[in-house]
Amino acid sequence: MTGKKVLVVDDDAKTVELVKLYLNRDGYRVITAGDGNEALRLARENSPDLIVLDLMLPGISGLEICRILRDESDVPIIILTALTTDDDRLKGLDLGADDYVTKPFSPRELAARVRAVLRRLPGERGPEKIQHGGLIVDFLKHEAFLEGKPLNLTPIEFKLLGALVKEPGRVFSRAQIIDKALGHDFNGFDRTIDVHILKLRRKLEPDPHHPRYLKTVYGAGYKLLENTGET
Amino acid sequence: MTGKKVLVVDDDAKTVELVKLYLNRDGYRVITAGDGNEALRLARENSPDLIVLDLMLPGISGLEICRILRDESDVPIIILTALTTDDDRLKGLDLGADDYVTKPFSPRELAARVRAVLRRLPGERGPEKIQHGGLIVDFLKHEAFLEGKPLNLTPIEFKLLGALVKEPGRVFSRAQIIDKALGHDFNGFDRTIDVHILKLRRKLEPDPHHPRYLKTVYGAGYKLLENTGET
DNA sequence: TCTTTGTTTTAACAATATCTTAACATTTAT
DNA sequence: ATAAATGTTAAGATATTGTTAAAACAAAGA
Repeated sequence: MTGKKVLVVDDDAKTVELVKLYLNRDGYRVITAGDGNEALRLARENSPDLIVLDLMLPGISGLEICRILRDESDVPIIILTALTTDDDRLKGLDLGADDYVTKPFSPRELAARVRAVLRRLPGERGPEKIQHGGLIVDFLKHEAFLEGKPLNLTPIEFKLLGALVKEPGRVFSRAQIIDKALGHDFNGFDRTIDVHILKLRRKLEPDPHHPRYLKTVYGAGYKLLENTGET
Repeated sequence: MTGKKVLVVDDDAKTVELVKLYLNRDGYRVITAGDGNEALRLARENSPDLIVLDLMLPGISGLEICRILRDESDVPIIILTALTTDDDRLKGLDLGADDYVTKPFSPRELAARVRAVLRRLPGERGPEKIQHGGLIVDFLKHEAFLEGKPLNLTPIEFKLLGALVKEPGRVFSRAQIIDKALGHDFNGFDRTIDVHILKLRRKLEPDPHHPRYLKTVYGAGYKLLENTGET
């Protein structure tokens, strides 16, 4: 399931269930929290892709949570609030919320906003093309070349090579590779990386058994050689 | 400071401050106006690189200002509006606005749109006609041709092809296609794009099962091939 | 207004492509 | 030599995309 993870925070169980129902229907994975502390804990443990946050919470206030979360990550936040004065709205947006919905709300509308925010945010940054020796990785075109010849990479192979080529010479542990290339929501086995490396080598090494680009560092991980020249 | 100059026009001081805060954070120099006359004056005196313009203004209306500014220069304009009927939105874009954001809005999103508009700035207003290999897309006449033969495209198909042909070779995710071709108020499913792609292929590919123009990039999205040549 | 017509969206299923895992083989360091 | 780490293989599990048809929607004309 490709579904993004959404954390829904509200002290009213009925509201939570309703929202969950609609978001599930849209293919999102939903985790829920009923108070501020739980919300913070779940946010930290699960690194959701988006948070729907009620402002009126027992314990820590929603605004406070919003502020804390904003400090810790860039996760998009949609505020749920019964308060309707401009003041409160702006306070929320000022704290970095991405949208807000006032109670009483239509779950359909909330679902639409969730979709909209998730669609918009994955934004820019990072170079769009890297050349390293005879290797070219073009992120915009989603193509990679070696000595002018196109490499036919699968999504993961592409991401993996992309991560390595951003810091040639640096050794990446399997865990780091998973982090940089596959994202936090990957939950698989370390050694899966080995297989992807193997496949990559087959595609870009002249002699896969004696890698010239993609070196193994025994006990540490893998690296892309910085000096692209000969042995 | 290399920062581009942005003029923000809104009668609500809080909104102005909020926007200013976010734009400053992005390294832009921000000047502000609270009504239409001031906006026109500042625009003429400071020739900003971009204008964020609220439609609801005391004095001259935002639409009127948009029209006047458009007559006087090519400065990009992003419209801020609480109006949500299609009519008003289209009126704005008709007058030459480059993008619009509906209130209530997320300052983060606005900032992102400012970046987006300024990024494609040197590329001005976009050509009114693009030829790419045997493909011609005429935005003025709203017509497209392949090898001289007219393609009978529906509105969405036309927009979709138009978005792709502006950057041949570049891969667009479904979300990006939605943003570029359908507008950010589209509230539909990602996979709707697949169907439009399918229909497009049927109209412009000699053999839709082996696309020569409209390629799928597994796990990433779709692209228009840059080299339009033979097999 | 009510049809009619064409378009867009969605849901379901089929066809592919890719990923993960587990098992076993090989290499490396000590 | 042996234990630990990495290489390799291949099959089952997952994910992604292609395709179809019907429902929802919108535009245009009677």
